[in-house]
Amino acid sequence: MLDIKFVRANPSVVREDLEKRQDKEKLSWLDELLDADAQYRKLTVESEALRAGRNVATKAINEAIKSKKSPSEIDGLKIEAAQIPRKIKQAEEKTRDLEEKIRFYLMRLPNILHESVPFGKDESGNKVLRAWGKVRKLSAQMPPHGEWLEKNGLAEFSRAAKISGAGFYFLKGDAALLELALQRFAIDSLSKKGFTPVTPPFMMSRAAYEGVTSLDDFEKVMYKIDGHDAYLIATSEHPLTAMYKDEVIGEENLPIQLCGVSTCFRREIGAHGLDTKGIFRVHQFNKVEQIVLCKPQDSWEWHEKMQANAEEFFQKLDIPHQVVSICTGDIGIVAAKKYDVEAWMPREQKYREVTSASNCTGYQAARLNIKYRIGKQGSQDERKEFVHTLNATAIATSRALRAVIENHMQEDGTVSVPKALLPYMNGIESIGKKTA
RNA sequence: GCGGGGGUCGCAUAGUGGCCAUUGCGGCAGGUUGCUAACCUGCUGUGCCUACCGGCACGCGCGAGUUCGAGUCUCGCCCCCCGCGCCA
Repeated sequence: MLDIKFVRANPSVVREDLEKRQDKEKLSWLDELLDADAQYRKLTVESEALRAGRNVATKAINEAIKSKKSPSEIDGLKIEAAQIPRKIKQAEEKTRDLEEKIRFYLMRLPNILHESVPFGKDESGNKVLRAWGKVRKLSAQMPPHGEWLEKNGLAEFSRAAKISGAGFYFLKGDAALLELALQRFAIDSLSKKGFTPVTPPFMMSRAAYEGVTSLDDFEKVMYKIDGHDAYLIATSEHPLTAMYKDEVIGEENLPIQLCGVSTCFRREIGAHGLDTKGIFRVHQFNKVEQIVLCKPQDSWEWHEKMQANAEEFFQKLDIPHQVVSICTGDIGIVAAKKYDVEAWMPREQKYREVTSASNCTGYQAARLNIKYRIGKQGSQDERKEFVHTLNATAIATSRALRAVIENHMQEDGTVSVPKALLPYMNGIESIGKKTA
């Protein structure tokens, strides 16, 4: 969410941003928010005055008791004082309503976009920035990746459906190894760049989850555990960012660079088109994620670095890809700027999203109340400000695996293992059976 | 899951209905002293009002209740520690 202090001080910045997004409903919210905030502060002053009055009355009673005033005099004071709590309660109810209203708007107003975010009303407005590698043409004999996996005994889809429903899969043999190799490759590369590998809890409480995602996601994306205040994580970004909730981080401890490794669970897996069978759109996959918490002045540089890391992985896997900057209409409410890497999928003759890198600036930090300390602790110039949070996919195994299979399929029907993964493959250089 | 103990301002501690949340350590600022240091004083949770000096409110794991008044009493919940049970 936006920092209410920021909204108060810069209403025109927020307004211009909403205009850029062409979001009329939220534009009207802004005025209501500012209005509610002004009322809230006015009422707070009033109810604090009431409390101050109560404290005075209470003190008078105490002194009367101590100085042994007559019981009737004390009772008189008590009867008088007894009027005050009711008034306080009334004022509190009103301020609570306003607080809820303010929170409602703040939780739904989007982050302020970076000026470089391209304008557009949906994903068709995303801007291609660059492309890498030579794309391959569709050869007549290339099977859909799901079929290929199944034929080669490397995956099971119907048995997965039998026990778990649609959108699940068993990976077997060399495919299972390849999946783990992709993860180890990403983890090792990131470790060398200063990211600490972390395996997080796969479930989070509602309160913590509200800090990192938009409210719509609770209805659409996340699995709720029945009977418990727990949601299965949709990405390790969520626990790894939320883990610093309500903390003040010393300036000297920034940046925090984490490499999240987890399974990800998603209810909505989108429209199915070509090659429905397979591992591209699934309810569960594994992902290695880059997370950074840093000072605001450093976040744009980090955003580029993390994006460069993502591109580097796909270069090392020798998978042609393009980079797009997500436009105003497609970016969602949390990120200030977002890049996707889209890998070439030969079967579809299309680029498809495989990674996503977002600078969330102070938006998650404000919700989670994650600050950092500027100036020495206890000194006069000590200040606290919200950190900036960033997340970027390194490897999402399901999608990367499909990209590897399709881009490295040989004439003989086998898939050659990219060189970068060989150290993790027990000497296996190609997977799948040769077609006769 | 059951039983017992606990959660107080960065850390450590005191506080069983009114004493404006105690003390120590650490940190910051200033001062004093012949100085790789000691000592003294002040400051060291959050929000709001104010041009400023400053003031007020909130804050003792979270929430509700009793009361004129709650760190302190009552109820619900969360987390940590010890023991038992169960278990990969």
